[in-house]
Amino acid sequence: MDKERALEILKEKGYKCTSSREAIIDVFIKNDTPRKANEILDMVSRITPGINFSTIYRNLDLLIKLGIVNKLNLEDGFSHYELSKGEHHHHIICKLCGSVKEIDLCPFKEMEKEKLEELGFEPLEHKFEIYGFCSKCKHREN
Amino acid sequence: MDKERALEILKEKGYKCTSSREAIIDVFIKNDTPRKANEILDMVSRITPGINFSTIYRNLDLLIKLGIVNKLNLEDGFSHYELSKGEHHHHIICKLCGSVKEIDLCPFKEMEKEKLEELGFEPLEHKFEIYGFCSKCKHREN
DNA sequence: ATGTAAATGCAAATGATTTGCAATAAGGAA
DNA sequence: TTCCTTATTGCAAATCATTTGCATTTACAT
Repeated sequence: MDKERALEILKEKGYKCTSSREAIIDVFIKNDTPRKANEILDMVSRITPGINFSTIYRNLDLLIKLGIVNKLNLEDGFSHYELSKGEHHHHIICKLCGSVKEIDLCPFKEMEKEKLEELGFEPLEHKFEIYGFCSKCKHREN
Repeated sequence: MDKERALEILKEKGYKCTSSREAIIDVFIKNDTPRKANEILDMVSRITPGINFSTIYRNLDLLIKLGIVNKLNLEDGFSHYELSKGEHHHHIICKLCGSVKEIDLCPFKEMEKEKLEELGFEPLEHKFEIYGFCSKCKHREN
């Protein structure tokens, strides 16, 4: 998802391309890693000073609804937001520094799905999160 | 995890076997599906009337720390708590009724882990959640 | 039975997120 | 460009799950 496409989607659906929205999208473009709402506020504030939390949240909700952004609920209890990628992916999360990285492997396709069928469950989406130590943190023992 | 084992762990680690703790464990034993804190309060209240939310939360945290209970952060934004099972498992979550069921298949062991190695990431735990329609909900279109 | 520390209840604090409402800005029409 | 309409924003207050401080109570070892 690039900026042009994001703005195009907004326009298509009848939403205005406001400076806040553009700033939020810019911040996502510059950040390849999922961010919390307060981090997004901080970064957007540098572009659009005075922007309010309610604007951030309202626009994040909108961008999620439009499929431009998606939201992760990680173990830390916060919502993390990232730009939607074309490619399906999952995440590895460091238990020490909290960093979140994408991995483009997906275990769902390799998985034996008979159990879901037995239960009559119709899968639509799935999340796979791996928690552990990232390369920077795995040698410091604390 | 059965009740005797849970109480044993409490004792071993020097925590008291209070009536609240016993009631919370009882509720978990009777419920094979993950529950939210307010549901746990409701159910425990029937056994121990007057029990307070802070007692629920404090004890859930303790039981988590002792490995008796574990906590899921699902897409609905709430924490869900379940009794720790010996067997490793994951969850299927219905997007309509919100029901959560365990599945005992794990895609991690089948997964090619080279990408994690490339990134120098040391995996410790992982979560796999499948969202979709459960057998009861998949035929009602709303 | 008693003493002591741990556990609980209560009420207030916290912190992320949401909402109502009045002021402002985007973007189409004149 | 200017004007108009409606969506969007800022602000402050409300929500709602969860946490915390403190005085009281309880578990359980002596």
